[in-house]
Amino acid sequence: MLSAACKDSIRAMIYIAKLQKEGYREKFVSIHKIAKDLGLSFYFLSKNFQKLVKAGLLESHRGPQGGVRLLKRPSEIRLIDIVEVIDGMEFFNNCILGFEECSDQNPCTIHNLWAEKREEIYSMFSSTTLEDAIKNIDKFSNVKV
Amino acid sequence: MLSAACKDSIRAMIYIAKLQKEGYREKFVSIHKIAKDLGLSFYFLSKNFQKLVKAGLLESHRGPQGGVRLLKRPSEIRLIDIVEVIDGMEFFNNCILGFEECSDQNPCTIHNLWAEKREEIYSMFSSTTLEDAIKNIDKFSNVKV
DNA sequence: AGGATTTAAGAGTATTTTATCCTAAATATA
DNA sequence: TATATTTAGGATAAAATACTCTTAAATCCT
Ligand code: FES
Ligand code: FES
Repeated sequence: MLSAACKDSIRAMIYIAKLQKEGYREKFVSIHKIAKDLGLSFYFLSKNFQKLVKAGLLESHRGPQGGVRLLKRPSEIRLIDIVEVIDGMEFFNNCILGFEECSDQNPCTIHNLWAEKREEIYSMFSSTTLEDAIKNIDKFSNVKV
Repeated sequence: MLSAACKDSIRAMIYIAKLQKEGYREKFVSIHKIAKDLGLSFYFLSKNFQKLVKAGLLESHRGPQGGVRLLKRPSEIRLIDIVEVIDGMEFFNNCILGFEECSDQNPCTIHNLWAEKREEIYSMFSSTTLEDAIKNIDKFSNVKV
């Protein structure tokens, strides 16, 4: 469902938010460090981050002490924002059976069932923020980041 | 979420079920006809069907008047059965953030949220049969197959 | 100013998925 | 039995995705 690029990006964003307690306008975190700490490819991650920077979710800074930092508070960045930038909204707009159009007016044989579930997934991603994810780290003792 | 191969296969299975009103042990339907009627690639579809035949969801027959037909009643073939054969169960077993393990004992930061939604998607696919899909064709006037 | 650090950008490579093609095998029917 | 029809399976090609590398630009620090 999520591309590898999107999975990496979400993990990284959560990690940045976790480092920046209050969440933004703090020290820049180097992409190299993030990739190393999370076991991700530096090359792949820095490439994907370029989109998040362009989209205004991250601010980047070059040179020593450079890196990236959030442009909003963790409570203001939703998972769906990241998904939209990296993967786009195709998943939430397209027919699950591959038809060109997907709407109540032009449904496929399982549209009525799928559209409902899909809406719930959308709700989940749009109601969950980086702050919510961080809270789970404390809430559950054994969460992996 | 579903691969192109899986989307094609589900549509095709629903179409076969629709042709075979009572559902199985009827005339074979040629793959060529199915592909033509649904606007799918004959080559791609026949390749994917090989898996469904091996898995026992379809029976195939070569030669004139040959083709494929269902091995069970449409009410006995669930969408999840097709998904499992074509795409596998990775979607329902793997962590949405890409971690190796996914379980309540070893959760990622959004496992608690995602596992619930994923379970509902699984329920949808495992409680919907080819017969249910066909019924929607009659139930809603404008359904595309 | 000069060197070190760090992201940006784009080109390049690898892998996976999707799609096509070709030949063989099975089989109905004329 | 000969022929046309139809799937099986292996091989190949094309496209999409994932990943890497190289060079450039910005910026800090001495
Ligand atoms: S038309 Fe198929 S899911 Fe909406
Ligand atoms: S561990 Fe990530 S979804 Fe289960």
